[in-house]
Amino acid sequence: MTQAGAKSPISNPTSTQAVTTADRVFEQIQYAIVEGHIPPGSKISEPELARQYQISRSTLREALNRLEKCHLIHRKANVGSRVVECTVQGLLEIYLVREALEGMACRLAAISMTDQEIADLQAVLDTHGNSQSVQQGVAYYQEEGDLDFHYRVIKGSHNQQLINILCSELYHLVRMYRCQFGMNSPRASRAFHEHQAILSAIADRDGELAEMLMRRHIAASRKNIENKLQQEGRD
Amino acid sequence: MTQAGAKSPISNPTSTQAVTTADRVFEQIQYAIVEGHIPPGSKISEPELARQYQISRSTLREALNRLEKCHLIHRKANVGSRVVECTVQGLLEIYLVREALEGMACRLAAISMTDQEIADLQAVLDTHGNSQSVQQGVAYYQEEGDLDFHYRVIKGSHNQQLINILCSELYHLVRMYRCQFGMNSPRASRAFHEHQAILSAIADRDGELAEMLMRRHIAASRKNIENKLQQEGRD
DNA sequence: CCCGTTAATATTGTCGACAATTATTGTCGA
DNA sequence: TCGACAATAATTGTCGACAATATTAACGGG
Repeated sequence: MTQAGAKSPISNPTSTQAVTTADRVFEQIQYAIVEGHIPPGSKISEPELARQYQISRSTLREALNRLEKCHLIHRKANVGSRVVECTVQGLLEIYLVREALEGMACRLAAISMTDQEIADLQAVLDTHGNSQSVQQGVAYYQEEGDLDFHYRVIKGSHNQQLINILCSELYHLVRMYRCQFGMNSPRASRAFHEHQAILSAIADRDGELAEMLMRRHIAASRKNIENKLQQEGRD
Repeated sequence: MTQAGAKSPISNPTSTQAVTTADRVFEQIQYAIVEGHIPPGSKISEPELARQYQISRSTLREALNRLEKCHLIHRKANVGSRVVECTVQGLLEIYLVREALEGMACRLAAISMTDQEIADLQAVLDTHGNSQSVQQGVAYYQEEGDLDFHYRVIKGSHNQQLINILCSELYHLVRMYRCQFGMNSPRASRAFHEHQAILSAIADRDGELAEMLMRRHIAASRKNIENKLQQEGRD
């Protein structure tokens, strides 16, 4: 289930009910950064943002702390906050971290996922496969489907540290890069088949194979991006 | 220079000079949690701690935010903060994360470390080897040496995301577990030889081997702890 | 005697103001 | 004209107080 909710087609996905106003503002700014409305590398003016969101600076700073936990901004003492830059190198660094962590998550998922979880994930994959062959707007759905697949495998590891790092601390940074570099799922169908192979390995309870396949899957994405961006750099 | 200062011989290696008072208090509380002076699972009273450290609640909350970034406390909205629990499962989870991340770091280190960095690390290993054969108090030095070795390899990856996650966000949690479970380097000499083998692979620029050796090295520690703690549980 | 409801208490979230530090601008001299 | 220094302005860090929420205690009914 995507979190976007019914409120607005595009606007911020205030899904996880934000109980406090700092939470709400955090989600709004997070969305603005990910979508690029606050451009990468730009300085964050606390008074200005506080006025913009009609909150106190204390509350804003609480929100900034959470943005920092997501690696979306950097803070320096007595200097201020800046939105992170989106560099090619930074993107590749994240993919390497994902390769390591999601590979491990996949290995653990092969051990820890329940039969029910596996069946549910297979159903999700089937749905994506059908909608992919039917729909034209493959890119968006595939993107969502990709995130959904990875998300479920990570959760399937039942390792709280892994889940926290990947789903809470790195997730939005990955989304930011996807938005900034306009990655519209260049290798949709191949990725789909790779997902299927990974899930099969998990269903076979073959942790080693599952890890290897997930690592190759992510490494392939990385290399694909690497080539694409280097090629663009040559233009 | 550590601000905790002469109080304790082992004092915290948080040498980055804290420029703001929130930083200073953060380091002090962090040290207190790691050493167990604030016991795991205990609730954190903001007014009490603020009075204890003679600072305002706002400043304390800033410090708490950084403690949360280190995964040393958990916060719940409108409820408060608690020091994390130290469970066997939690410890094993961290080791699995380390296995994945430090394995990748090691692979990258084999590519990115400069000859000078490798030579320096070799010198460190030699020092540890000598002091180990000379000294009786092997445990402490080996522990420090272990942390130092891993720290340098991680830095050698030259991957900022990896470095940040391992050296800033997980480092103190690892230290906390070591203190809480009293892990006094049970396999010192074996670990030393494993370190040497890892460094050799790095020096040979063999990333694949280096990753595999590092993963085995950490997995061996994990299994060692696993056995030990299960054995204790049987007493 | 136990349990649900309600009042009292304590804790957390939010606010605006002041202090300390940094960035900017204007001025002077070479 | 350029660079260094000083005064100004702006921004960040810190503080204490108030509002909103959760926890605890008291109370009454069953």
